[in-house]
This record gives sequence, C-alpha cells and structure tokens, in this order.
Amino acid sequence: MSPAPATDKDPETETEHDTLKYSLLGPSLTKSGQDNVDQQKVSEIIYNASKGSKFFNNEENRDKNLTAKIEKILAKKKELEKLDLAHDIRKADDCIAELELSRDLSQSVVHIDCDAFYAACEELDRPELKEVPFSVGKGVLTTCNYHARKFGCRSGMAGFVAKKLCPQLIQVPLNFEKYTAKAQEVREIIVDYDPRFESASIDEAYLNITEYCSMNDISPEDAVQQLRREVHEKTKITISAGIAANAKLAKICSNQNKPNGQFRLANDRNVIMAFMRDLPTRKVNGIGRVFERELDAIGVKTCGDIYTYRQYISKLFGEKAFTFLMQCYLGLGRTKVQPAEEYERKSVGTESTFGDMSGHIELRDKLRQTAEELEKDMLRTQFKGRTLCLKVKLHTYEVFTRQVIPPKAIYLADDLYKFSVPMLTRLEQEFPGMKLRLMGLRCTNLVSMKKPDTMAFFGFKKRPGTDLDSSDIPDDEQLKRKADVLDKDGQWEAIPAELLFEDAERQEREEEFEELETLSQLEEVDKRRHHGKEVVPNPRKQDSPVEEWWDCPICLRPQVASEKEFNEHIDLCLSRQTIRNAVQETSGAGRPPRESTPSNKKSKTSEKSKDKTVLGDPKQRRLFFG
DNA sequence: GCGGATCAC
DNA sequence: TATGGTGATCCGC
Repeated sequence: MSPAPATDKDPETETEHDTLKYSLLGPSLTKSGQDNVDQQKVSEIIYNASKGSKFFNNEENRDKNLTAKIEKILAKKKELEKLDLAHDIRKADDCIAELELSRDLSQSVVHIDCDAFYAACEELDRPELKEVPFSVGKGVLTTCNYHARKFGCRSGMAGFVAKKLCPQLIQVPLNFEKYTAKAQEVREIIVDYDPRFESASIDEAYLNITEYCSMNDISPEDAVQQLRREVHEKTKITISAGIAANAKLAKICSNQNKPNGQFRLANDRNVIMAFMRDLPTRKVNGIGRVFERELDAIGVKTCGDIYTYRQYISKLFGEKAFTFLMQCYLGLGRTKVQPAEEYERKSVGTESTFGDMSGHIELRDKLRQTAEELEKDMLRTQFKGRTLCLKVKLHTYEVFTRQVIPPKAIYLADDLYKFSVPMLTRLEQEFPGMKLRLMGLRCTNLVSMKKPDTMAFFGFKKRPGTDLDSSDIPDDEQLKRKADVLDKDGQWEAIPAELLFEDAERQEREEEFEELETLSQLEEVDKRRHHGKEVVPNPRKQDSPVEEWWDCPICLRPQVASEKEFNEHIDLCLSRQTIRNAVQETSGAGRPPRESTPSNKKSKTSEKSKDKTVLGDPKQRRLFFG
C-alpha cells in the first residue's frame, strides 16, 4: 500500500480519513452509553493509537476498497437515472403491496437484553467495581460498564486502545461459568412468560407474550414491567426490553430506553410507519457499518428514505437486499418465536489467533492441533461434516478460505487433518513464505449422529439391542464409541414415513455424487500442481530440517518432502485410491485397483503453546439455554 | 459450488 | 508491544 502524501487540502484524502476513522470506531457505535461522548475526540485517539499498525493498514485497505465499491454503485445509479424507471417503481410498489398483505398486528413480541451483562455479573461479585470504569476481557474488550462507556470504551475494542481512552480502566478476566449460571437464573424467570421463548444469545431473548397477556388479562407493558421487576429482584440483573408487533421491531425497541428501560411500539400500522420513517438505517439488525455507508451514498439515511429510492435498490443491491429493505421501510418482521434448539445447525468450527507463524512444520503442527480441537467440537455436537473449510489470516490481517469435500462425512482429527493438509499446501503455493496469525477449521453440510432421545424427537426410533450407554465410561469416550458404531451404519431406523425414506434415498444419491465430485476435484488439484512442468518442487523454507526426494509408491510421482510430509502425502494418496475403488465399484468402469500400501502413523507433535488466548470460550455460549 | 465479505453477539 | 471466536448468510463468479 502506498502511503499517499496527505495534504490537509486534498478533500479526497480527508474524506477517506473520515470514513476510516468512522470505521475504526468499531461496530458497536450504536450501543447505548455513548450519547454524551465526544466521538470526534474518541476517534482521534483511536486513530492515533492504531496508526501504522498492520491492523490499521488492513483497515485502511478495506476502507479504500469500500470507497471504490461505493463509487461503482454511484456510477451505476447515475446510469439508471438516465433511464425510464417507471417500470421499476411499479415493480417495487407491487412488491410493497404484497408484503403489506403479510402484516400481522395480532401478536405481542418482546425482545429482552441484559444491560452490560458480563460487567453486571462481575459487579455482583465485586460491588466496588460499580464505582469505577472497568471492562471484561483483556486483549479485546467483550463488554464494559457504563462508567467506561463515558470514556468511549466499547465492546470489540483493543485493550490498549481502551487504556488510551481511559487510563484508569480496570480490566477483568472473563469468567464464563459465572455468566452462564446467571443467565440460567434469568431464563428460569422468563420461561413463565413464554415457555417457548427463543434465546438469541447468552444475554438476549425473544418472547411472544400474546397468550400470557390474554390469560392474565394484563397489558404487554405491564407484563414486561412485571417481568423486568421480577428478574431484577431475583437475579439483581437489570434488563431492557422492547415490545412490538414483531421480532424486528422489538429488537429495535429494546435499544430505545437502555439501560434498565422498556419501550413499546403500538401495534398500529400508522404508528409503526411513522417510527420507521425517521429511524436511521443502522439501527436495524442486519445493517452494519458497510451497508450503512452504501445506503447513505445513494441518499438513504433513514428507513423512510428507502421508499424514496425504491426504484434503484434491487438493481444496486440485489433482490434479497431489496425485500429486506422494503420490510424495514414497512416495519415488517417475523412474529414466530421458537426455542433455539429447534433451529438447524449449519456448521461447526474452531479457530484461534497466535503470534505470527510460518514454516511447513509449524503450520502443520498448528493444523493438527486445530483438527484435534474440531474433533472435540464435532463429538460434543455429535455431527459429521461433508465439507471441510480451512481458514487462515495472514500477518497482514488478510483472510482466505479454502474448502474440500472429503469422500465421506468426517469428524475424527486424523481425517480432518488429512483432508485439510492439501488446502494448506495450496495456500502455501499461492502465498510463498506466508506468515499466519490465525488458523481455523470448519465443517459444513452436517450429518447428525445424535444420541437416542434427540433422534427420537426428530422422528427416528432406536433398533433393539443397540444401547450404547454405559455409565462407567467417561463422557468423551462414550461419545466417540457411539460415533464409531454409528459410523458402521444401521443404528437408526426411520419411522416408516414415505418422506423420510425419500429423504434417505436422496441423501444416498447425493453421497455418490459427492464422491465423484471429490475425485474430480482432487484430480483437478493434481493437474494444477503438475501443470506444464514435471513436479516442480516447492521452494523449501530454510527452517525445514529434511530435504529429500522420495518416490510415492502409490502415485509413483517423485515427492520432495520431509518424512512427515511424505507420510501425509501417502495418506492422501491412499484416500484417493479409496475413492477410485469406490467409484469403480459403483460405475463398473476404470482401472483395476492398485495394491494398497500401509502408511506410517503420524507421530504426535508436542506443542509449545504460543497462543495468546484473550477471550473465554464462546463455544460455551451455546450450552446456555439449550 | 467456491471464496470473499458482511453481520451479530 | 498490541486488535477475538462462533455461526449465519449473501453475492459474484
């Protein structure tokens, strides 16, 4: 990046710095407790504290890209302005009319939000903290109390930046068990108001109190007043609440009178429309810093402005965004509230940040470690993944991801590692000598291997004589054994419902298809790797201890690799072999199977812990309310 | 379907 | 000295 010689007179540079400074203020700008803060001064301090760092440079880069993207949007809008958009206006109006038909004003939805939750929990144990500015979380603030917010401190802010804003800031370490236990107390109270309440996070929940209000002949305001009083009396936690016709509005309303307040928006179309008309777009859940800027650029500052520019929106931002924004303009949202467990999980993943790291061996050790972390999570959640995704963040803060579809759904560390190594290798080829600050693995396209009662809940029954529970085996080991047995198939019998059978059939077909896909993908990688020249060895890092040529007995290609890498290559080659055989079996075509070669077991690597874990384990959040 | 990007908490 | 982890979704290609 070229540091532009910035003269104060260059308006473009000034604008860029303004947008960058705004971006550096962080995503939680709209949070409460910032009303009387001199944002100009705060942003100046943050800017100066960050200037010159790699983080800053990356932010600057992102800001420039966004500015360029916005210029494109504006150019496109200018083109559109030359055209006759009567058709687009009519289309938008038709859509608005149709959405209007879905308006439901019969429900009372509540969003509750515990005020500075972690900080409040800490204050209960250490009352002296109430009087001083303090934050929870050290490297990065997860939250802070209202004293600290007066200085401009916010969640997501780097600890050292917060210290610049507020030198007397006290930083308290996270204690997740404490927050989980406290949240459970809150849960036990709100369940009386809606047994099917939906927890949105550890400190937030949606309730539908329509029935509660009619059963108890009480107004929504009074019911929520009572709920908040009860929560405060029994848990000493203050909460803020929003009451409205749907979840989207309730969420906005809970921010209205924070902290320790509530706000009701009447279930009245005119009232709702008037409320949305003046509401800044950023207040809506789903509109963040980027979309806010993009909308602002075309003239949309409030949800009311959306209507004015309705003829441009779908062409500039896409159909999904169009529908979403029209719903914002109209103040529409879902009225359905349901327990979080009833939502289907889409992925399981883990990632961690560490001091800059490079070198083949180190990176593979870290990958191995990451794979083992993910195995734990897969066992905990009882899923296997059909797709595996590797994520890295370079020392420059640039993020890249690569994914593969293994020949079968996987969850064991050995498999996770085996199938992610080629992705790492590929990245190393793309970015020679890359230095990483983060590595992560994630499984998607999940396949459940859930325990009996859960399966029963979803319409499966257990086959007789397959009870896997034995109380004298540790939990972890039990989960693994269950997974192993389930691996062999035939554990679960679908209740004879045609739909389920159809589903299973489709799944089998998909499995076959995915195996073929994987095969062609792997071969594609091969072609790329050996494209043109004959096996060009990677430029080796100086810190790699072994440098030798080996011939792979399976693919017969020469490999430059340490013994460890060579073993990895053999593992991969073997897995390809397995796929080929499987494809041959099903298709009846292809070459005869080769002889298989036993592969050496990878030696376990002892790991020096370079990790600088600054936050607690957010995975534990998922244990709450479920 | 893949990879980049945004968003929430 | 120095800026998080988990999960979801959307878009362009």
